[in-house]
Amino acid sequence: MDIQGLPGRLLADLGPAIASGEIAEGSVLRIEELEERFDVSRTVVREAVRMLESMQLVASRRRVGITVRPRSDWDVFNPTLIAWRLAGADRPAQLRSLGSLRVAVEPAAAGLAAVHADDDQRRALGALATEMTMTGRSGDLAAFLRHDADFHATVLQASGNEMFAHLGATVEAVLRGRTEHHLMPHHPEEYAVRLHREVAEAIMAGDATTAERAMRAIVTGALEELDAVLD
Amino acid sequence: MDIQGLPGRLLADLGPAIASGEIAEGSVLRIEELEERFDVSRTVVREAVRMLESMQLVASRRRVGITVRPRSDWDVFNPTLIAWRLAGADRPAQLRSLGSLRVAVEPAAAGLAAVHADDDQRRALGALATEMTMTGRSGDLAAFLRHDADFHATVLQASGNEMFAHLGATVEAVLRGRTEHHLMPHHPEEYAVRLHREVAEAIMAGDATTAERAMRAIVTGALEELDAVLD
DNA sequence: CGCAATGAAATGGTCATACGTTTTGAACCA
DNA sequence: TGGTTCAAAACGTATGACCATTTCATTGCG
Repeated sequence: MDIQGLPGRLLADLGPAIASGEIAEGSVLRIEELEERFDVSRTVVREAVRMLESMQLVASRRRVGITVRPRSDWDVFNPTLIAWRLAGADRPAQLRSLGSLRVAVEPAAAGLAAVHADDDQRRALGALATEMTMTGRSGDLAAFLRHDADFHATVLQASGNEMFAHLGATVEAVLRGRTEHHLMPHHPEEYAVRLHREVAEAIMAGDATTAERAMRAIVTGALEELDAVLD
Repeated sequence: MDIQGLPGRLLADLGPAIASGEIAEGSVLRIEELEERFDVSRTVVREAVRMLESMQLVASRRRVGITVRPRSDWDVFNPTLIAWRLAGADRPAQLRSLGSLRVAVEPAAAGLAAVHADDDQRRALGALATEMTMTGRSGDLAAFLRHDADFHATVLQASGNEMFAHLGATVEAVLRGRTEHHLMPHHPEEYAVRLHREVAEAIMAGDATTAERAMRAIVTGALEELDAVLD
């Protein structure tokens, strides 16, 4: 996922620093300064800056330098930026934002999936729900996470909407973060697992309303747990 | 919004060509070829390619060249890419995707706005609803569009979720496209205007449920109209 | 004293060229 | 036949020069 080469190194250093606020809005960087600081050529610095620019993190102006743009300008849907924020000081805020987004999108996606999913996808969802039941009971969090992420990604994919589908990776990042930071009960809630099963069965049956409602219960539940933990 | 300078020119040429499929998935470009074709230096080509790369439109590999990635890899939330697709052959598909996204997001945003909007925002929504009523009756489509876009942007902003807020610009692009391409009745539906008023009043009153329901009616209605027109 | 015109300095933008590095594939040899 | 070596192709990086724009200080005039 990460960009290769020297510009990638710059990016991996500057991006998180900006995303976390360590380099504040309005700060000014100069190409020459970055050349020296990272001991790379102008070419490399410029390419890295271009990438930051295309995420709307910075703007480059002659005779001024490279200025960090206000957060409100940032391209908050950029997956790379989301990853940086999830890894840094902004993690709580980012998780909340994504939580709300999930509440909005995933129920709709589940409803659409009930209509548009193909046979493979319906089968996969059924199988994943079963796996989740088993790994949930056994307490194998790593495996549970894998199946959970796959489940949601499959639903989003099956919605037939490319934009929803693309949120699969992001949702996975959220779920992984939740597990890695021990924000989950040690044994996933029986209740949540049952809801996943319900979503799967509704989608398999082509029942959009039920799929949507069950999925809404899942994601609102997740958001509530998140809010509870973040205090 | 557009990137400045020569790399911007390349981008404005290559990006839409890729987005429209004119340059197909799997196509291979070479830096040298682009240098000659656009009569610019390697530096410029590389910076433009970096930007395309950060949208996941292309991948650069040694000894191979710059290959156009499959559409499923594209960063479909990137505002620049969305603009390109709206302007090109992909317009119908992009409008449908965005329509579904609106159906998912805007009702949720309206519900949140009823809780989180500040006084200025509530006032602004009331005023905008009034404006829409008037310009809707008078048939001044340009003014109506402006107020409509502002209305939705304000709701998204007032939701307090930065990710929702960022969809304001995208929604505006959708609405503008709808007007410019004459996909709208000459006099905006009395019904739709009344729903906007209802959203505004619910948000002003702090009634999340009603705000959400009315907004859902607006966006599902818009999606149905869109589907009807796109056939 | 105030303000406009001017000019110089700072900084990003672009170019041309050279060379390093990785990857691919073909030639070659055991 | 199969593995190894080698060379060509393309991107990756570095350098140094110069251009273009913007800002700010200075100057000069009213």
